[in-house]
Amino acid sequence: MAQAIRLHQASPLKASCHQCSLSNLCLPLAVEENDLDRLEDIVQQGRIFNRGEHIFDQSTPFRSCFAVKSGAIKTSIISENGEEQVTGFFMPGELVGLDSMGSKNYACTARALERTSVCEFPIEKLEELTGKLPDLQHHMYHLMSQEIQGSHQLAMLLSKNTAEERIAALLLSLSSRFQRRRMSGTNFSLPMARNDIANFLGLAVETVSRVFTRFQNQGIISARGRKVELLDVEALQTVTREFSRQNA
Amino acid sequence: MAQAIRLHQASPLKASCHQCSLSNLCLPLAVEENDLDRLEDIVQQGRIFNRGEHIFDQSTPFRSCFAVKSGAIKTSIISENGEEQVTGFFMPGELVGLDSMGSKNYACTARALERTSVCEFPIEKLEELTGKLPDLQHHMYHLMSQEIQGSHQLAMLLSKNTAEERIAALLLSLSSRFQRRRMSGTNFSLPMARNDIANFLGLAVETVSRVFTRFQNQGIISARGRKVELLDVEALQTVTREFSRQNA
DNA sequence: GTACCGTTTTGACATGCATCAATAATGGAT
DNA sequence: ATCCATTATTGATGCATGTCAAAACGGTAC
Repeated sequence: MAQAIRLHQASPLKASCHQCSLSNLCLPLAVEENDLDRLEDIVQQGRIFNRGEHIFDQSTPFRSCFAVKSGAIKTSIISENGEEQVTGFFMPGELVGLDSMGSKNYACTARALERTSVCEFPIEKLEELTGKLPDLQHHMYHLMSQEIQGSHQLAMLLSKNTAEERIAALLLSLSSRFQRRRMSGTNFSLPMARNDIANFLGLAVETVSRVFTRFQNQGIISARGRKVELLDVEALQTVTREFSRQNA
Repeated sequence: MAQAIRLHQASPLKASCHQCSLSNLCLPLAVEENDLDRLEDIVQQGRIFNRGEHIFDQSTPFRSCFAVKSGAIKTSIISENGEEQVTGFFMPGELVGLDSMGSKNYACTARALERTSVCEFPIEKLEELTGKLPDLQHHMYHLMSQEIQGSHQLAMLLSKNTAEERIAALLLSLSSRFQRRRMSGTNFSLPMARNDIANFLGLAVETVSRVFTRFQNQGIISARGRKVELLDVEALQTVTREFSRQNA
């Protein structure tokens, strides 16, 4: 289906990295204009997933990294005893699958939180290309180290911060990631359920809910379901004592 | 000083990756026997740090990754408000600094927990070499993704597990890492203070201490200061519901 | 050997958050 | 528009762990 489309419009899709509005967030950021064709040669465009569909599954053979074009993805790991841990939310321009690089199988499961389109980077081709383009390799290292850092920030958040601080941090993180895409940083709709937020932040759903209403009563935010408006960003930043950086 | 020694014994040190007992844990693992010389060309041997000395500091220019030869290193990040978060413990054969790859500055601070010797990999040379040796590049990706995974496991541990489970997990992790080096996995001495354990696991020092004595009363371990003996590994594994993998 | 300082242990108490339970709202399907 | 299932909210209660305080221990310098 998506395949058929791809064959159809071979030419316009071929040029897509050049004209993609997200290229300044994604892999193309790394390469020279004239190397961009090499990257486009290996990228598979236009795969679309509906809400809840798996992009890939933990412990299946690792084939590709995926860049989010639109929509949102959550990744999670399942432990032996079946407990799920949400490890990250990925917004447009962000790369999913870095935690599986160099491994035989995917280290986590990725599913679409809403209707989501992605670009696919087959891993053998990507590794081959990064061997040829030092800038691209450097950028891969950068993205991966960013993910390590984000993960450490998350660990810090989990071990040292209160429920309010954690949620404020997440809201601010999402805000800045929306802003990067030239979207409103104060008025957006959460791609994930309360449940996912709770799991990601190491809280109970009830606590997340309570903090949302508390923030609302304080006039810091206005929330109705997944629609959120940040009314007092200053106050949120005050609540969050750290965790200023983007997180994975 | 170390420099002087290096000049002195140029020849034996040059061959060190070949004969290093840790090579099966470290970077040399990735490369063919005949490529090993290339790696040895860039590695600087024999730097030694005393307990408490900084190997590198957060926010200073990122120059090198370091492999632990002997001793132990802890890494930590300092947040804006001055709080410290221990992000990892590194034992012989493990690579420190991956969270700074592709960045201008070090993302964390690394200090020696005891007298520690390291090999240094200057980053420009390392990146250059990984561009030439696909196996080495692949191994770098693997190590970095392992660190992401370890960090996610830690996040899971912090958000879903009790104090007892966290400490059991850490003890088992250390145990298996000692065993890899052909040392006793049941009788070892902790390289880090209770304080570092507490910080790493997101607990108060007092809680760590209490759990240690509780484990002791149950006959699971025997601890005296930093000397630990695991008396009942089975029991520890039962306590730990997950977190089986090595962690960073 | 002794004195000192940092580390570890132990105890008493307070609290933030999980848990259990029930109601309310939301949204997709018919 | 109505219904059902999922998701979100709100309330009451208990517990694990943090915090404060003080004592015991261990290593190091003199």
